[in-house]
Amino acid sequence: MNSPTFRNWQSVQDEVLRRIHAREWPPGALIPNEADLAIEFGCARSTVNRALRSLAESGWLDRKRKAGTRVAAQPVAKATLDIAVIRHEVEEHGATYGYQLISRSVAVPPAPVSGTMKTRAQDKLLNLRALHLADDAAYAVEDRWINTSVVPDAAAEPFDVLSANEWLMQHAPYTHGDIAFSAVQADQQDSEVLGIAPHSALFAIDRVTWDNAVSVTKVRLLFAPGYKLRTQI
Amino acid sequence: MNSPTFRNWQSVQDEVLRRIHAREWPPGALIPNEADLAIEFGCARSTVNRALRSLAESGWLDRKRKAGTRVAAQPVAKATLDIAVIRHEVEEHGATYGYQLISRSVAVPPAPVSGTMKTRAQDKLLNLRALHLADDAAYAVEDRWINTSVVPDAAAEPFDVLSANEWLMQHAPYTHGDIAFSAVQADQQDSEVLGIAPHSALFAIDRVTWDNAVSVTKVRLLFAPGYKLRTQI
DNA sequence: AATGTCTTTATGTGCGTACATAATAATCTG
DNA sequence: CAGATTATTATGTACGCACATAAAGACATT
Repeated sequence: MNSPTFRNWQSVQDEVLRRIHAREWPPGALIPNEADLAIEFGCARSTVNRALRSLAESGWLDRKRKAGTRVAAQPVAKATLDIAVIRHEVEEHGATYGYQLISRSVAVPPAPVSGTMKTRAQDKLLNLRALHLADDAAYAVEDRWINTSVVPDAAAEPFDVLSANEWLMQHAPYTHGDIAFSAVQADQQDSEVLGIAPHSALFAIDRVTWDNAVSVTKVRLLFAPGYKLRTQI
Repeated sequence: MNSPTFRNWQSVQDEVLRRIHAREWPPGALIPNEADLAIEFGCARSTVNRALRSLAESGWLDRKRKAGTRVAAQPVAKATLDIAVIRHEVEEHGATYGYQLISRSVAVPPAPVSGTMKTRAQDKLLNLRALHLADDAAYAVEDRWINTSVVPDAAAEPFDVLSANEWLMQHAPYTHGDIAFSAVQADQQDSEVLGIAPHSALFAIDRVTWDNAVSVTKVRLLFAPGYKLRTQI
């Protein structure tokens, strides 16, 4: 019985994963170091490194210099969510996407909004309310605030056919964002817009995007009942 | 003005990100190839490759062989969620974790459960209902089904002090899992257990874990109102 | 014009070496 | 013996080269 050689990092990764799943290397166990594994697998250390680094990124391994590599005891499931443009999400389900602007105004936002966006309390922002449709059925209602001092061009945009979602992607640079998911009860207005029973449970996504230290936009999306956000570990 | 040299992949990554954010390379634009960037940055192509690969993984760039690398037009936000053990989640908020087993039985699961778990309709599974507490307040209610034919040891476990969550981590190998997030209305039983108003909107996490082709466990977690799942882009 | 083949090109990856770095273990020092 | 100092060690990364591979584009063929 001769051990096969593992010529690429993917096969090394597969073999390491197999050993973890088979409990040859149980949770918490220290695994051999890169150099030894390279000899065993018949490949270069850099190839082993690539495989182990990838496994560490997806949460299966914990690595520390000098201390070595061990199998994660509590594999903190790192689920990667793809927060796509809503239109793409709808079209991927094979449905026809529709968009309706409900209201557009320039106003001083409520305190919680200016608070999270870190704008001055008296600053006016552009507020949009819109409805996203899938096959003419309400899919999600959007409530958005745009910081026009950061994105001055937005003030001239009607947003009546192109959703702010997509316009901002193209025109507003951002460096990072915060996302929060929660469940909320539909209020009177939301249930009317979505055409659902009052007090229904709605899935909410709150997102704030930033250009370095200044906020670009804040959006709350409320999805019609039945919506599920899926992912894999 | 001489251009500085970028000696490590992180600084190359930072510089590329800077150009993307500054719109020197606008969304959709084709950026120079690795070899040219390596010359410009004064480093090896492999260093540029490492930086660009990393940016592609986090969604800022789209790469295709021969076609080249371009700035993602719709940066599909890849949010990485850390689905931790609930106890850790609670303790990280500085609260004291508590656990209560509500019920434990062996029963034939309802059809939707055996359906998603791909077990035979007549197969009995181990069912657990439990409550997770933070500082003596209800935090989440758990409804779990365990495939005892895959994890026979579970049949002998009382699960009265140690949550199935943590026991399974240590004893049940798994290869992958599916997760879904949604919003649901609390039913009579849930609202009693959580001590909340009936029909409240609850954040739900449904998770099925698999050992290759067979399901290990399916769990639904309903979180008390106010729960938010946060992440960053 | 439609189809199939070949060339070109940019990314993807492997290898071996070298050195950097963090963290532990061993040692020295007051 | 406590605390500071110095090895040791495993991971982290840079480099330069080589070749693999996917896919666009050019070209030839029908």
